[in-house]
Amino acid sequence: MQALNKRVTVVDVARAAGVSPGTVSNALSGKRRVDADTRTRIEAAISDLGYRPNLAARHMRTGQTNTIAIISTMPAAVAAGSSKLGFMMEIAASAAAAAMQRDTALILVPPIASAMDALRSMAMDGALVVEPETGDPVLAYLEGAGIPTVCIGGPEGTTGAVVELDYTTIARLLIDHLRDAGAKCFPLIVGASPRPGNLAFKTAYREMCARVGMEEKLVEVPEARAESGAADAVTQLLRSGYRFDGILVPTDAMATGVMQALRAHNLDVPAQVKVTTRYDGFRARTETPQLTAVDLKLDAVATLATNYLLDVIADGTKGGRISCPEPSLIIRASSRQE
Amino acid sequence: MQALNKRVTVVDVARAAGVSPGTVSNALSGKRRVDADTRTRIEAAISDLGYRPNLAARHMRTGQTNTIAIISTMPAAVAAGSSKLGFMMEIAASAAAAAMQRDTALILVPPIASAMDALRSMAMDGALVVEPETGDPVLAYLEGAGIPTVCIGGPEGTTGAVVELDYTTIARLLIDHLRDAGAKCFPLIVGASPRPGNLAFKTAYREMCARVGMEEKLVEVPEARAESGAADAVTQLLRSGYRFDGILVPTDAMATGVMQALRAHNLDVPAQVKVTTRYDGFRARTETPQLTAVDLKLDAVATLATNYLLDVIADGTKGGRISCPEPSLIIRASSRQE
DNA sequence: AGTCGCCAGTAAAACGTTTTAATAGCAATA
DNA sequence: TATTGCTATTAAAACGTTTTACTGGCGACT
Repeated sequence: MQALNKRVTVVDVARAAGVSPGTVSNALSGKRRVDADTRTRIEAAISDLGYRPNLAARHMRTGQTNTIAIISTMPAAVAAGSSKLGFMMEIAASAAAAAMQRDTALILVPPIASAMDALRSMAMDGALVVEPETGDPVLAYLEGAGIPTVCIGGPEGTTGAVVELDYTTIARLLIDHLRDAGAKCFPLIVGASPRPGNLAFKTAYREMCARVGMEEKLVEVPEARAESGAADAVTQLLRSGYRFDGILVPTDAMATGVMQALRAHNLDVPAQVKVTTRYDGFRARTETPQLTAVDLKLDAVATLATNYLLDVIADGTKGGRISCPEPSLIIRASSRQE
Repeated sequence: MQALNKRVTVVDVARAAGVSPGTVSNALSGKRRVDADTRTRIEAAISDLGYRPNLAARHMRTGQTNTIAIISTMPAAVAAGSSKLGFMMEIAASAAAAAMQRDTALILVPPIASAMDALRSMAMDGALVVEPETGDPVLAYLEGAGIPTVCIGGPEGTTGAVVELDYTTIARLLIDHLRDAGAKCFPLIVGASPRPGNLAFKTAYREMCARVGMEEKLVEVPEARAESGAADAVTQLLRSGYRFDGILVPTDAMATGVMQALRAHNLDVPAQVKVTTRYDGFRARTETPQLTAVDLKLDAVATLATNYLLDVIADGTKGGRISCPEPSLIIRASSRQE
């Protein structure tokens, strides 16, 4: 053990092992063959002196930081509130594990105002971007900085790498289930922004209405006031004389609002109205009765996306769209048939 | 804009602005005064050339990476399963936001086997460690590497910086509530490991039993099989002839097991048995009926811990223990009085 | 007038690695 | 013997910042 005085560097190790710094580097990285005998001498010196490589120096020399970031974009998050955070964190947990398997650290960039500024001061080899909208400033920055990116559930237009979230299948699952559960007439309450998830729900809903001859009742709610907006929407619908026996409300924050309104009007869920939402987070589980939702297989999605990103970084390839594991329904009390 | 050919460096900027690299550096960092006129010239050159600082080089020179890690230690996590991950992620989300406010990135080190190895290859200025046990190898590594550390809910013995989780108050809250709800006789089902949370519950429970003259029924369950172990424990208790009208089961995975067992024995919650657990995560909310739990104010704890860590890093102080915001009860159906 | 102190700026060193080009040693081939 | 080819190693050149020590220049004070 060396005195705590000064940092032990690769040249100290080299001197102790009677070789040159370059050889120590090669022994460490395995990039070049080094004689077995020399290697043992070097290893001895390393543990002897308690040498720890200076990561910053290595990063600077190689240009690789062994770090990726997961970023949830601002506008969407402000819109969907804390449940968006839950969604991101669920992905982040699996992504961090997957990254670590490949010796890469995952840094967390939560959706707060200072995120854009902070981004500039953190080093990363690549980024996972969670459900960005088209023309997202974060995406623009990453592109400009030449940082490889994989979007999770990205927008249609993107040329870059994307792991799809199968929005259409998700919408169909919930729609078909509502009808299977006996709902004959139900509105779609959906976010007003042109996020891909919203669009897919609208399309699938319209398509179904046309096919089975159901009255089309599509209410758009601005994401900024998801909860109260959705509650108001339900009240409006009732007041207008429209009668329904189900509600399709993908955004979970809006589902909370819907449930509040239904309670206020003494409508029983699921006896009188069946309710389904998309993301199976805190809100869906905490509601009474608990809400039918979709298992998005986020752990698998996250692992897929992470490995994809690391491949893109390693290969320097541009990458295209790859598809996610099949989502599946989680049927809960809110849509159970009597 | 410069050709994509070569990286734009500080010397390019300096040349374009007609100054020396040192001055550019000073203009950027604000560490030294630079003439207003010169500064504007530099800024023009920067945006003109599209200069982006090389963070790795900066890190190497300054020895600061502007990065901290949040680490959930292995053994505890394997023990408590995925709910431990939820606990950590809840903290991580707030910690990331707090760190970002101070221009620091948070990297996520989830509790998987490769974490210890991976740690060595990631650069960080400090670390938050979530509920480590005494003698945790991660703690030892950090200490050895001279990385400043703040433990969240750390073990008793530690000399380092700790943000307390108020285990005793948490235990008392749940115990008092059970009695207030009318429970006259209830066991404590608790993890066998000597984690501080477990110890506090045992002490508080014993103390209460002695004080009010309640029969002491304390069952320890190995964390490795939390769910099934707790279920078995309940069955054992019933078989032994012991009768109870409540169960105190801090670990949420064990609470799940308890609920399964109670259902299997046709015991109604809360009519016949009132149940309370500690962490208000997915499990507590998804259970039917939903479980009374404690609001640990994890967002506040995380923010506190993060700022504390950043202070320790900046000041070079050692730091001591600081206390957390007061936890509060979340009363749910599992312990409601008829 | 001389000295002092401050200001804005500079040149060069330093941070600790990895990588490049060169080299010595040695065996195999011509 | 001379040439070739291969291996393990080395010396030195990067990588792009920040920091240190130094320098002119200028105004203010004695």
